[in-house]
Amino acid sequence: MNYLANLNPQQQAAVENIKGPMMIIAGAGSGKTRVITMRIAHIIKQGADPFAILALTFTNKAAKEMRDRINQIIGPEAKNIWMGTFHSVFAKILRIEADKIGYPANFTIYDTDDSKSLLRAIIKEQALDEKLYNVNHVYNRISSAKNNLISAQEYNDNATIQGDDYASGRSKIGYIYSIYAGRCMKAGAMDFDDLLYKTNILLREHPEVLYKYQNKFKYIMVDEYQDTNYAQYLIVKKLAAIHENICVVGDDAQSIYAFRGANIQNILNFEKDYPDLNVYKLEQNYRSTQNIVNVANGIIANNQEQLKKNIFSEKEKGEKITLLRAFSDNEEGKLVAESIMQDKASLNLNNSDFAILYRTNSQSRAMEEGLRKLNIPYKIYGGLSFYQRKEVKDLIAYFRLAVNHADEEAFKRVINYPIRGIGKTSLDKLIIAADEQNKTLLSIAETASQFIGGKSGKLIEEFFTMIKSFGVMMKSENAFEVANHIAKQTGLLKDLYDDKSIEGLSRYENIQELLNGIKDYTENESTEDIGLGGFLQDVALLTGNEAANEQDKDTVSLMTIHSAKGLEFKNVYIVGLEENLFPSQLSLTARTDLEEERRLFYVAITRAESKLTLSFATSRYRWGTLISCEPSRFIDEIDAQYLDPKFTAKPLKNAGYLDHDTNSYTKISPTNKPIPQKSVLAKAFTHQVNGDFIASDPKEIEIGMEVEHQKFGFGKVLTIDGPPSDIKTTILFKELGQKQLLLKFAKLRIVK
DNA sequence: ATCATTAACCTTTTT
DNA sequence: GGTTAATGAT
Repeated sequence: MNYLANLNPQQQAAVENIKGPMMIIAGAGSGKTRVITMRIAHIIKQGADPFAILALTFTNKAAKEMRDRINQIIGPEAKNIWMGTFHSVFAKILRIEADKIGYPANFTIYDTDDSKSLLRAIIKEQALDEKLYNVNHVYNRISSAKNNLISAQEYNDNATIQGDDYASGRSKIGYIYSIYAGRCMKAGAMDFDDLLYKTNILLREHPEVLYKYQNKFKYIMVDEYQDTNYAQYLIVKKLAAIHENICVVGDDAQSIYAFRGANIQNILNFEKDYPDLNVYKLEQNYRSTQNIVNVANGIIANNQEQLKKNIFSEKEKGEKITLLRAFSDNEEGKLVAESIMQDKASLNLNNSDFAILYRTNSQSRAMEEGLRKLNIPYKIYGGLSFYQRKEVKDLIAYFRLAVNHADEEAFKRVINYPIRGIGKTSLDKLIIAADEQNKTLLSIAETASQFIGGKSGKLIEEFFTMIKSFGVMMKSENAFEVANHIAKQTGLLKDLYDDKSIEGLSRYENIQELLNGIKDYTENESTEDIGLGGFLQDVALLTGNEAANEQDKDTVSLMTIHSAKGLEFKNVYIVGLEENLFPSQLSLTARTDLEEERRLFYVAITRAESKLTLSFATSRYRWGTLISCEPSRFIDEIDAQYLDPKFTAKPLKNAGYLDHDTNSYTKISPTNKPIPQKSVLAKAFTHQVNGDFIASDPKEIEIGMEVEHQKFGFGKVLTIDGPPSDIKTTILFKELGQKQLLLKFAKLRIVK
């Protein structure tokens, strides 16, 4: 097949130039993946060894898709390309070179939950204020330090960092960082950031290792380069230093991971590192209609920092953008579902042609309800993935402990699950003893009877023996045999089997699914290491989002905008376009953050092929309470000529409010004083009763109860007093504050 | 030690 | 609103 035939001149030039540093600025929908895959195929056809090609992506999904496509062009040799996410490729290299940085080759990878749990334990052990030393805050500080290659030592020695922590009253973060790093080391564990950080250390401290990989990787490609952080940038730069056959692909307009340390300057400044750089711009959008592309261009023009480019579409003008207005989050779900129903019928589309995109995962609920009521099948992507489910993590923790006896977080997770009578007190004793003797938790458990009397001590020793036996079994049996044995022997399988609730059943099924997955793993001929250790290495960096084995089902897709990056759909709904939600409240204080939100909106818009619908609600439940919302500033940034006028006749921002009783829109004349925020809130607040409202017996109502009132919503009973015939109650309503009511007329429903 | 009830936090986004 | 950690009862 002539793989160069269907490329436009810019694409073809980018594919055929395989030498020297180059950058491809690939606008949304410009055929980026095609160019990358063709280019790799081309490099191989020109005689390069697949083992000498390093291709880095951001998601497992992108890596898999690329490998499949290359496979179609050049055949099975494709599997020899070093291709994967930054994290998975460098985890692989770190395992090979582990001894050089003092780690075992079978090191554990701590996920975010493990890291935070360890931090929480350290903060507690150090008797620090858990509110002040908020785990998320501490985690983020350490994470960004690692992303910028700052060790614990350097963190503590750095005056600026110390000044910042001191100013925020958290001067001990550096100390926590040191302990955390030490504990990870002792547990033979690396967190996500370590995979990049330690790779840098490895390449810095061991020139011979650097040299080896510099020579090995004759061609390097990096996808989504705009999302790389400093640690990633430096790895790539070092590895490319000899051959300088480096090709980075990205789109500054789609940089949406700065919150994770991504540095957009990496792409904006790439030219400075490689003065003889060749730049290719892919500016033709093959995905979307002109209207959609024009709207996207208009939006992104509001950002200050960007590389110049002119994205255009030669497809038809297409439909204008529809704007839906709802008075609540639930109505928004309903409107979106109805709209999908209509378009499906009138445009003869499948469910899978539709996607609903939102800013935060919590918005999916209202959408789900709307779809369910109309019997539209849907699938949620992201959120809790398979590997994040409790039961799956529990079993995997046993695997981890069997493979790496030092793994502290895995030990804590399973020492008393299923319940075997080893409680908090015993665990605390173990932790103290392990710390004093500088041993791992499991090795302390071997002789637990020495300092824990009675039954507990014995039980802990039994636990040790069991884990040890798993370790022995692993040496001779394959992953499935061991995993199956562990699931049974630990009692985990039985514990779930005995739970006959619906959730219990699904948990049991999930474990079966995990075991089946391991069976597949051992039977797959391309698997190099069919032991449990090998399986764990593969599974540690899977997020589950790429487990799209149900692709054949015809469902509407629901996901966050972040996880929609790289995907495309015929009809796209972007919901929740409200101030403080999208753009997020947290982005409103800094220009750079707001610009990132705008790029996120840009990404969302450019997912659509033929029809784009935006929606917002004027009130929505957030943290369980109703708040009133203002339409997003991003809506104002859309040129009116691209909006469907029949949906936009009503005035938007600051121009009035929706009356919930009549569902009519009230305009505030300029001469009127603007309604203060509070009264808008009060006006906007009408309580929506869920289902039939049946008031509880007044006699059952007691102080402290949470009750629901048909109009005033939810509240807490503060007082009940007065003569028996005329009992009065004071209730603190969440929205409306304190109100006094006559108990016998109040019609209150007990919530709990 | 374990279960049940209560308080607190939460909401960005992911490898 | 929902989950998860801390308290209290058995």
